[in-house]
Amino acid sequence: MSKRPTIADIASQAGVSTGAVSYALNGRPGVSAATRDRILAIAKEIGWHPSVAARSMAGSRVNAVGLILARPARVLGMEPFFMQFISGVESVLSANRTALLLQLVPDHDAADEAVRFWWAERRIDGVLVMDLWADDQRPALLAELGVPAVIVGRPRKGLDLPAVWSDDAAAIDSVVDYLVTIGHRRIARVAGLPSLEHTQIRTAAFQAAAERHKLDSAPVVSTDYTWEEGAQATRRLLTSADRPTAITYDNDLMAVAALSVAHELSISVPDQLSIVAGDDSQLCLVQHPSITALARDIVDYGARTAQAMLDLVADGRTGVHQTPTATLIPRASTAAAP
Amino acid sequence: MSKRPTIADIASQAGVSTGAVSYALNGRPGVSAATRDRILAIAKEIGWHPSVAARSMAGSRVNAVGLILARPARVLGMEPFFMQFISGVESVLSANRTALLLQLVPDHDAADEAVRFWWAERRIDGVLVMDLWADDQRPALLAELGVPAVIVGRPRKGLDLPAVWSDDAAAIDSVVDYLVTIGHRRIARVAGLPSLEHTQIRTAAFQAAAERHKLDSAPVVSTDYTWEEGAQATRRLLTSADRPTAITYDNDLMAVAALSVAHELSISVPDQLSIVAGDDSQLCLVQHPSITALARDIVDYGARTAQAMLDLVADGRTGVHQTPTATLIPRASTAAAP
DNA sequence: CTGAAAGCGCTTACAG
DNA sequence: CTGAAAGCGCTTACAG
Repeated sequence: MSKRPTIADIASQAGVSTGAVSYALNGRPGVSAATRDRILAIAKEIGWHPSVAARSMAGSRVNAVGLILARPARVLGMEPFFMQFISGVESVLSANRTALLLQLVPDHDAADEAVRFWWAERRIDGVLVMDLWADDQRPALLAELGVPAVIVGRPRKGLDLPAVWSDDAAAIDSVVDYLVTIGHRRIARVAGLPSLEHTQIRTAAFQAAAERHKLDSAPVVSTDYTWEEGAQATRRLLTSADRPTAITYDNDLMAVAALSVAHELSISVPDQLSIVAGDDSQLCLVQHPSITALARDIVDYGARTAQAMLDLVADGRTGVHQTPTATLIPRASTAAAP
Repeated sequence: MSKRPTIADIASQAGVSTGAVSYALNGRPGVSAATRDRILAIAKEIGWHPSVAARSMAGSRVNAVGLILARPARVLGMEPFFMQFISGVESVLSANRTALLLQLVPDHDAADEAVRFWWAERRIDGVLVMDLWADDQRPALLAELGVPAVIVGRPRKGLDLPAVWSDDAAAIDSVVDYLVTIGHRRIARVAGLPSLEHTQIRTAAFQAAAERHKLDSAPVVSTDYTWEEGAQATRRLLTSADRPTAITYDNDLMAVAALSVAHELSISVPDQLSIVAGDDSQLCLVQHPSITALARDIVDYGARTAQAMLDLVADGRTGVHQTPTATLIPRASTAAAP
């Protein structure tokens, strides 16, 4: 509870003005090298840390970045993606002494309101925007408010926001190509939330690939990512007239649920049905059969996103960063078509 | 990008001093009801939001709470617990216009350093401390620094920190009682990280229950919560001379891995082996057989923790809050002993 | 290269 | 019940 050291303390010890201390501490011109070294030594010795509040008030950055997630808790909890992504974000932010403000909100309106508040209260230097949906208002809102933002997803036309993305369409192509190569002609897709932009990108890619390969059937069913809807979609597909011989899923929990449904219907995996998960996690490995999945380095994805954010707020650098495309890891849940 | 309104703007519009505005806005005595209403109306009309930085500098709270998680990303990602807990925390914090700072760190030293920085920079009003380990230095460090903190776990002796906890020992008792009731005499426990306090509490409870029921065997194996170690522990137990007829796990991922191992060893679940998961999530439902698990309302647990934090920083209220004990949900993975 | 001073937007004793 | 003023800890033109 002892009083925190301030630049005034450093200034008096060093026998200079607080202005000089500020220049020295921030590595700006205006002090001699000798003075700078002396100031830095004193700052370190007395354990000085900048007050974010004071810096913020003086108009400088607050060294904090916001991340708002608009998904229900039970879905977030079951998607290892988010924690891994956050972990990657954190690794870069904390190395740069920048805090992460996290907010989980129930819907889009709450997400917008959260950004407005954070910005109005000057809590953040910028926000990371993920899970974009079609006609998402957020990029426009952020531009209007003047909030620096990094888009996690496909770059927006007309807005000069930096974006970090991964080629989902190419990943989907690789899955369809693989299944076709081992003889499948009836392939289904169990998609995530249809309102999300990346769901739409994947569905479009899936349909284009089906067209290209002239598949016999290529139905798409939408879900909310929960195992219930994944299981229900699978049940519907497997009891339909034109039963698919392979199904791809937009996450791994639904692929696991599919294993259960196949078991329940006495359909053998992979002999009679091949299953592919759209995300890879330990879950896919623990099943029997283990599940073929699209894998990518999500921690790295988060780290790149955080770096793009820092580049943006530190020196206004924008740009589009493409991260490696997910690669297919074949496991025991896929085999030649029956 | 237009200039944000300040209390000076409100003051000039209302024809009063900024001091009066401050009193009115904070609901403190010093202004007449009429003036207060006028001020509040103007504030609302011009879209005023307090500057957290200014409030912080003036010595008031910053309306932010920190949460530091010291587990590897791949473990965090596979534990639905954390996101659900965070979601509960968030629901209470955001209703009180309080931000959550989240930091994921690799180890205990990094966790300590993170608290020091946050506090030194005046970024937070307090921290939530979870995953306490035996001889955890954090409560002492926090007391020394004077950081308000809420312990998620067993209350600490000698330190007057509020704690929110759940009776893990009673939950373990209920599991052992249940298994004994259906005839099991050789019950094993696959525990999480042995350094964590709640692991130790559970192990002690397990051993006491084994003693009480005079079990034939009650081995305990420690793991790091990953499916690899869970599978390895299971393999070791199932190939030992005194093979258990029931195994309880400290999370659900390991219980799922156990299903795989049993399958690999041609041991039928639940006929020859009963399996109980220490956490409940959708994962337990999606398996076949579905997994018997200890369930509790984790979102509520997070919410209560956040409330305890607000009570502490708002009016210094401390105290111990016990949350409901986890209850056993019997499913298809447990049956009478062979 | 350095010093003195204003200003960021609040809160809070202290007078009136 | 209200006003005037100091202070929180920085940054940044502006003089010297």
